[in-house]
Amino acid sequence: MSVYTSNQPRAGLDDDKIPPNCINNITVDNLIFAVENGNLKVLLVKYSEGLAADKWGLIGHWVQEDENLDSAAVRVVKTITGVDNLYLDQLAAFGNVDRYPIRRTITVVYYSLVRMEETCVVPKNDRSQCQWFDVRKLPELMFDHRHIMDKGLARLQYKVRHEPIGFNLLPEKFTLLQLQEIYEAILNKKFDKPNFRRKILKMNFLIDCKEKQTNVAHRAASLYRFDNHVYEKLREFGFTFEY
Amino acid sequence: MSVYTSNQPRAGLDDDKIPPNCINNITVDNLIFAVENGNLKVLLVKYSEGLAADKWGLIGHWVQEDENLDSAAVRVVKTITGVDNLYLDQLAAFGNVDRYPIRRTITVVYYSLVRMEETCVVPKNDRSQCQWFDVRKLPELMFDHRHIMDKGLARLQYKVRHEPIGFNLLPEKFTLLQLQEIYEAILNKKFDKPNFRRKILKMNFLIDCKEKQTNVAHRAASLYRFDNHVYEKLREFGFTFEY
DNA sequence: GCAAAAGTGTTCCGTTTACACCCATGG
DNA sequence: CCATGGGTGTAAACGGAACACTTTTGC
Repeated sequence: MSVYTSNQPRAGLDDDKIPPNCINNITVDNLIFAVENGNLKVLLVKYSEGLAADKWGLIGHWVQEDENLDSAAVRVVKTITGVDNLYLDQLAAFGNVDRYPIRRTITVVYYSLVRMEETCVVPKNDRSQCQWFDVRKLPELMFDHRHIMDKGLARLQYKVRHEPIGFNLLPEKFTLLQLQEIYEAILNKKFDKPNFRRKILKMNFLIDCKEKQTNVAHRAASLYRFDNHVYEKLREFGFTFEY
Repeated sequence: MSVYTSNQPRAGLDDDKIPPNCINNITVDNLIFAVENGNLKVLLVKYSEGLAADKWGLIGHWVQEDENLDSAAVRVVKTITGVDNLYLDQLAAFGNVDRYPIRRTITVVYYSLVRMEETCVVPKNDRSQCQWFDVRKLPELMFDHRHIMDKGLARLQYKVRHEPIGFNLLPEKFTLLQLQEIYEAILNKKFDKPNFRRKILKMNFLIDCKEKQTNVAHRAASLYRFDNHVYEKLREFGFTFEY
């Protein structure tokens, strides 16, 4: 009997649970990040049976014979969160001989950024559950997932300082303070508001929507959106973005 | 008949050439960099038979059942160059469905820095040869190796600006101008000598050997060596090195 | 008016850049 | 004495950090 269903990537983690169309020694795992109330969160899964029962871990699955690694990562994230159009980047491959107890398994790890309000995490069932965790208050993780998490956090902190990826965590239109809170959540430090404004605006990645917030108990802030055109232009020629 | 011998990683590239103790769908490939006369070089291999006959490619091999990914990369580099104590870091995994013609193969790519004068590249034989190429004048590469090379160069350029890794390409004792030439070779741009000196020295990664060059037709330069102790200290607490 | 956040202005200070200039050595 | 690279000094420009201050909105 297999506990695998289309809704539960790597549901049981045991050797006989690998779906027949999958490569039996390659998985993808995902660090799925979101920000909620100024805190950086990561989505973890726990299985009630199998190898790592009752430990939390990254959301992953076996790679199918006919899909690219990136596609596998997108598939897994979409299956669990419902999010389709997401920011996704490869972290690294992890493949130490003893990282996975049953058999030699290499995992290619991706990290992705999702807007929490767009996610629709698949509900708990009797075999697995998913839950958002504050990245500074993580439970014990299965296998080498703690090591992977540390590498992933470091990479995310690097990325956000060198490419304008923060907007992937926000609604399409956002205020500068919201963006600042994203940076503060990821980098785990505070910034000076006036200086943050100037620095971000000088980079020219933001377009003023010419709209204001409404129904706020203070002066309404301008709404901005990310200028993908300018970003692609700069990508093409290589650029230096540094927060 | 297999053309594999211990001296020739992935000698033939054909399906029946995979050694029995290796995982048949995972390889490591290596971007082996060195600097010669102020030019950044990369070591490539060409096979006279098999799938990619007469095209140049990265130096790789199948991963053995009983070795970590890192160990496999070290093994391959040592086999080809004789270099043991090298700088080695993972670039990424590449695993598109169609990247390798015969069968689905995922490659985990590493990049390493070697001092060219310490290398002893295995000699040409009738089935393969290795050669150093200037990274700005590369031949056509097999499979997806051009794509991998571009990613690897970008990573190396990032790395050298954020961690003091340049000394891995130099003898133990070196002059500041030699170090500057490493930076110029990797980043493909010129720096102002006085400013480079000050910037590097201020970072405190270098120890003055209190020795001078000899037999040079100009004022003898001071020799420096890399201070691994200071580097590890800073690693521990997280640091910002930026060239 | 008050609280809260938006948004502007300004000062200070360290860093970067550009370049002038002197020093040591071999031929 | 000249060519070559080693090495120091410095002035101007730039950019980040800190913080005072004004503006707008809902209650």
